[in-house]
Amino acid sequence: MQSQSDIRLTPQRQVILEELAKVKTHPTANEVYDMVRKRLPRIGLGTVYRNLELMADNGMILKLEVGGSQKRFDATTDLHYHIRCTRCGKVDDIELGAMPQLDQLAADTSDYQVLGHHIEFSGICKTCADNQAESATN
Amino acid sequence: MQSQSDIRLTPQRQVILEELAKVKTHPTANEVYDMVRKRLPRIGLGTVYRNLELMADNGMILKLEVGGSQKRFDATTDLHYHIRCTRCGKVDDIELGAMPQLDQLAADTSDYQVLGHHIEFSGICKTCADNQAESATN
DNA sequence: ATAAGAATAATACACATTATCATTCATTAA
DNA sequence: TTAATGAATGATAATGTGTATTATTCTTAT
Ligand SMILES: [Mn+2]
Ligand SMILES: [Mn+2]
Ligand SMILES: [Zn+2]
Ligand SMILES: [Zn+2]
Repeated sequence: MQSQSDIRLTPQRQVILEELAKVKTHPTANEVYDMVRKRLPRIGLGTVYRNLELMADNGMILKLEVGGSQKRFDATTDLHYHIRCTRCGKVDDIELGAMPQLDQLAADTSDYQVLGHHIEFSGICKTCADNQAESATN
Repeated sequence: MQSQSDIRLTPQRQVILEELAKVKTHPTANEVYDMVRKRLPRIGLGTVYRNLELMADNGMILKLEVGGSQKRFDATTDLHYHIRCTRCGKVDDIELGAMPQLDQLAADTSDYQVLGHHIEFSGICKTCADNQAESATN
């Protein structure tokens, strides 16, 4: 028996999922495309977009709408938070305990039906900070 | 005496700032353009984009990179949080006390130089919820 | 094997944002 | 006051991310 939201695991979808699960970098759709193309050279970019969107709708992966101009994807679906480097755009996980109770607080103080939340920190990553220090001493 | 980051308050910039301060709706650049055009019909869309970006860089306003395809702007620069309706895209403030101490926690658990954070809740706004209830009873 | 439906790949399209550049405006120094 | 300089603007072109379209290919059920 299959629930209505189960999707067929086509070869394309399988590879997209596997490649996404391999990395911790929160790649963009284009980056996933590049990763997947090494295994499926004939896959279309539209297929990658379409299926990332579909899997996100099904809760199989996370679509991160963080700062910057591109959406990013995450195979880890547990509630967790992110930090984005304002220099290079890199996104990393932040090992902070999740605070699901925030949703209730938000519901209490608004007339929205609250569905969830996300915390995005911003900062300078180690690499960019080091690069800056280096060029300052030149 | 002017600090280096002070910018000249051209008529265009003044009107953009005033119109943005008038609303609580977190308008997109295009929406700001429409508001401003009523007072300055000859202003260019590029000028609006350029100056919203500039003012955000100077800390005079906030650029909200929330979910959805367009960036939004906010004349209120105090640390506060937002909720976005996943149906209609509307963005409202959430009256939750700010938690600046989160930045320190994030700094402790990462090698980033943490600059700040933002919390974005998602949910269904009153209007969209009512519309849904209405069409369900048809 | 055949038919029906789902998914794919190629391509065209939409649209938000940025870049370019000639013109206009503001500021400064003769 | 005027001339020179640099900054800002407005018009327009260009870029890039993401979506829509559609003919073809693949699955599944009969
Ligand atoms: Mn993550
Ligand atoms: Mn706000
Ligand atoms: Zn970085
Ligand atoms: Zn709504």
